[in-house]
Amino acid sequence: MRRRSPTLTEQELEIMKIVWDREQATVRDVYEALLEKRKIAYTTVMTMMKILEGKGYLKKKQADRAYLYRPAQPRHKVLGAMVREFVNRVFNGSAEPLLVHLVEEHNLTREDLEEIARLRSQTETQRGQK
Amino acid sequence: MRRRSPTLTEQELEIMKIVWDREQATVRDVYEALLEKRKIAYTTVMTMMKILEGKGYLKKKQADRAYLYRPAQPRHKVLGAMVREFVNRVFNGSAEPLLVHLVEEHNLTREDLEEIARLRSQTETQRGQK
DNA sequence: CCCGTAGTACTAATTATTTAGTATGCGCCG
DNA sequence: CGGCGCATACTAAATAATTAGTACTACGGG
Repeated sequence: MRRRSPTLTEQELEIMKIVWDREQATVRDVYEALLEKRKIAYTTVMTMMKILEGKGYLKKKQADRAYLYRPAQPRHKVLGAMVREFVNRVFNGSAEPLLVHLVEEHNLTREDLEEIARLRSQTETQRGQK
Repeated sequence: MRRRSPTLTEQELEIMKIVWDREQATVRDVYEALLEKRKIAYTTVMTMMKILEGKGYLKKKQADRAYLYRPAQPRHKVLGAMVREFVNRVFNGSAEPLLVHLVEEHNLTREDLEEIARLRSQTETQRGQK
């Protein structure tokens, strides 16, 4: 038996990105945004958004004629969970190897890293180590 | 139509990890390694390894009775591709947000970052910027 | 020499994911 | 006030991913 994805699947994520960007959206809003990238049916978007509601990623309320959907969870939290799942699945839970890949293959400069290191220091100072 | 995964799927990756670790492995080797984690049939492993061969991740040669499989691509290269695909899919191609998540949610210390920054500096010096 | 064991090839079934069609209802415009 | 446009609910089909069964072959031991 195949396991259900513990995080957002590819198409689910595409839709969530749109809703997060707009704070709220109808099926039609999302449908039109997706149409700019590729061919898709209105009812397909509806089905996916209903699934996302069922999974607890979206919540809806009746507004005027159509449902108005909003994120049920903040982007940062959800993407954080996706990062964690990825680190677990691909790197057996350790973040350092991923970091090395990022440095080597993506255009991360030494300045980027120092910037992040500074941010990290501040956080530690504010909250007292971790 | 659903797109075929451009990288390794979850179970494919599990098998590749085992083969990478051992440099080479028979179906039985992988089967027994997987058995320690979960119930799985021998033929399931065989099917998956044949798929991996078809996708160009494994190559086999006849050895004694059974095929001996070896990685056709180095671990580092394949995981790098997975990181890239993840960054594209989840963070629209920019690595910095992922880095921020790593710092915030995983136990990366300022020292880890400085270490990586040093490594990066050396690479730049050796190869002359990128 | 026959059998059991181990291996492979071939086939197939299950589940998740993704996509979309059909039926149905409601409000509004002409 | 009747049809049209837009929305939803329900249904279903296609593809990918995962799992495993069955048939067949070769080899080595008794």
